[in-house]
Amino acid sequence: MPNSKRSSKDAGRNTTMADVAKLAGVGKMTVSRLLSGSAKVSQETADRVQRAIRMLNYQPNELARSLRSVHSKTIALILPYLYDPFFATCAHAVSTVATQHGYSVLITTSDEKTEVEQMQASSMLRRRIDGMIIIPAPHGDGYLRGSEFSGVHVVTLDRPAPDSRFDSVVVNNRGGARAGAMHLIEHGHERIAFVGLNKSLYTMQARYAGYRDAMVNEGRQPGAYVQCTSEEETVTTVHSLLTGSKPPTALFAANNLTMRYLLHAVNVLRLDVPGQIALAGFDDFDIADVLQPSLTVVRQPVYQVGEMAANLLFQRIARGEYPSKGTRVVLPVELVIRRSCGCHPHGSTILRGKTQTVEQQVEDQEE
Amino acid sequence: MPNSKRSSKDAGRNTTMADVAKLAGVGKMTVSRLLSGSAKVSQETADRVQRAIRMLNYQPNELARSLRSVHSKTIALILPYLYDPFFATCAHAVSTVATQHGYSVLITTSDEKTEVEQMQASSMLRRRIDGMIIIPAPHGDGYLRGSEFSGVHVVTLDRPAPDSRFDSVVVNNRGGARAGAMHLIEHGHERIAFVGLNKSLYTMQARYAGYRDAMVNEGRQPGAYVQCTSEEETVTTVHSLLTGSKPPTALFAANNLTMRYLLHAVNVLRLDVPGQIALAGFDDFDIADVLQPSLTVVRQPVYQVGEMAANLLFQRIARGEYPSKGTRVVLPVELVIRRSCGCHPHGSTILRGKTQTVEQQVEDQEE
DNA sequence: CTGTTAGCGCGTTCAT
DNA sequence: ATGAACGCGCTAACAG
Repeated sequence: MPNSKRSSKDAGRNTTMADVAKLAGVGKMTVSRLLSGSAKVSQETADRVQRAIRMLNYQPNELARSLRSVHSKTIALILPYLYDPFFATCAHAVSTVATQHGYSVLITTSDEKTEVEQMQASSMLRRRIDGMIIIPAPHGDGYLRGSEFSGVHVVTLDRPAPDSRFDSVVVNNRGGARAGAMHLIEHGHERIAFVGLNKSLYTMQARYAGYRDAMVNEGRQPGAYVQCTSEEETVTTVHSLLTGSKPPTALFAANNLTMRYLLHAVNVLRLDVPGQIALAGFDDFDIADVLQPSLTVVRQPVYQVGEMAANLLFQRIARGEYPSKGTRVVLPVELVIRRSCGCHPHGSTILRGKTQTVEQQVEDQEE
Repeated sequence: MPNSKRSSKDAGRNTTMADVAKLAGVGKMTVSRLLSGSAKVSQETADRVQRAIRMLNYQPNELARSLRSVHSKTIALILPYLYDPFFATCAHAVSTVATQHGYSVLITTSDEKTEVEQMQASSMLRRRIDGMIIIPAPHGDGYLRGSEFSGVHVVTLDRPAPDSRFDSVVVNNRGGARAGAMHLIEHGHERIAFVGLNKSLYTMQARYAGYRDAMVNEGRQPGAYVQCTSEEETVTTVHSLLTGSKPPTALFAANNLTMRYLLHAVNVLRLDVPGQIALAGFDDFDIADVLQPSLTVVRQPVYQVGEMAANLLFQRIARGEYPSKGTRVVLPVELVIRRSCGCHPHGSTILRGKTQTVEQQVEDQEE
């Protein structure tokens, strides 16, 4: 009983290059050459082959092609979450650039867990991807130093590469946070609290460092790192902060999630912004400008981060070399001044930074 | 000059199953069987093979595996944008379920363009994916009826399948919009405007239909479909709406993007919500509850939509059948009552619907 | 329990 | 300009 599972009149088996060749009365190689354009084919036979291809609705099998050739025309993308708008936008950029290069993207999420990330990376390797873009989970990304990864191109995103031979694209976290904190200081605030997520994240550390820079430079006493991991916790934390001995008069949120927690807390505690407490944060988001008051934030070039990472990866793939020193690109951020800091702009004022490209150092962590 | 491009001491060539077999002194099949567990291998030889695998750091080539076997263990996911939080969350769900099933996900974006979607789908087919999940762009998804797609499992998401043989997962758009509009009517509003994006989107049409249901049922005159495609345009549109002859006293936003446009307009025009104008919309989002006033919305089970679609796909793949009638799952939505409609709840009140599973009809568009 | 043979669909190599 | 053989790495089918 042949083809018992196939309901239609479909051949049951996919049509192959041999089928096309037979119908056109030529050898497989003529078909192959015509498709890849690797050699000349006479006009006449070309036409015959083209007709055969259309008649049989032939589709080349990319799997077989990949197995035979060196490139699989596929890259991997591993990121913590897809529902985070920052990561999702990076993913969109990567996907777009990949399509432009004729590449497919295998995507997967790590949930910020190193073990998951490592397993996913290995899985991708077994699929013979030509390169991978990773937003590495904190700690233990040392697995990338393993010899399995010596034959694959790797670019990291948002966070630096664990091995100096890889490229990475980050934003100027420290400078941006410094500028944000500076702006609050210029409004006359003496005590500013820095509120962040999980301290082990690279971006949190870098931004806290920038905040400290500003405070120290201006002769203020930097506050401790205030960690908030949920809406409820943040309400309590902010409350005790404000009823403590030296209450802050301004808060700096390390990213958009903490900003949301702060907004919730500020609502629950019925605090006037910026009257009772001023607000600024890192990472712009869609409705930051329609909130009352509109939010002053440090804006990252989100799409460009993903785009740049993808471009770096395809450059490497094209060159086919595995240099021992990678490139670290630091993208500039903008301070978008709106009203939550105490300013009264009509729209918003934007202050820009500039791009820096530095050769990857063994360890140039901003700590 | 061998391996001129490889800088390290890496073998240059990937180690293959034959290498392992040779080192362990067995045939390739023994290695294959051990890895797939398809047949018993004696403890002794198993150990020898395991050691050889570790020594050589052998990684099976999934590409070759896919070429030989029927399944590629890969599915495709095609969606309009990745930076839309709704789509991104669906993608996250799909990716998660796929991982649970040992599958990889090839992802790509269509930019809501049929031609792009079609090209991407064909590209995926050439990569011999086992199934695909699509959020189809409006119009012309008829290409899925082509015979190339008769040998692949397809599930659509957020929008119904163009061919009744495919499965699809949508939410109760019409019922949700009806409930949202009804709630505004219960607040005593006589004239309510419906504001949406591109009218050709399935969800926009279904939600507009629900809005009409409510208006007609309650003896109100339904307004025309108000289309808004940018912040600026929305300001103008809302302004002329409110200065017209019969100005609405409430607005219903068809999705989170239009809601953002409306919020912007309401800010620019300095309108009090819900005093001068009441607001409600379709699709909940992260900070809808920390806005002032908090937003009354119809909430979709976003993650579940993606999860359900992926589960349907894997069910199909597991059964290996191509039934002529697909299943349409309609997921329930919730009305989340907050303050922008005129209510004064302390937190928020939630009204739930229930899931419906119906056999796919040839045409049961909700129009 | 284990090995051998024969492809999966394609492209490289060498021949014509 | 075109074709025949071989092999990429793996597994299904059949031995033993």
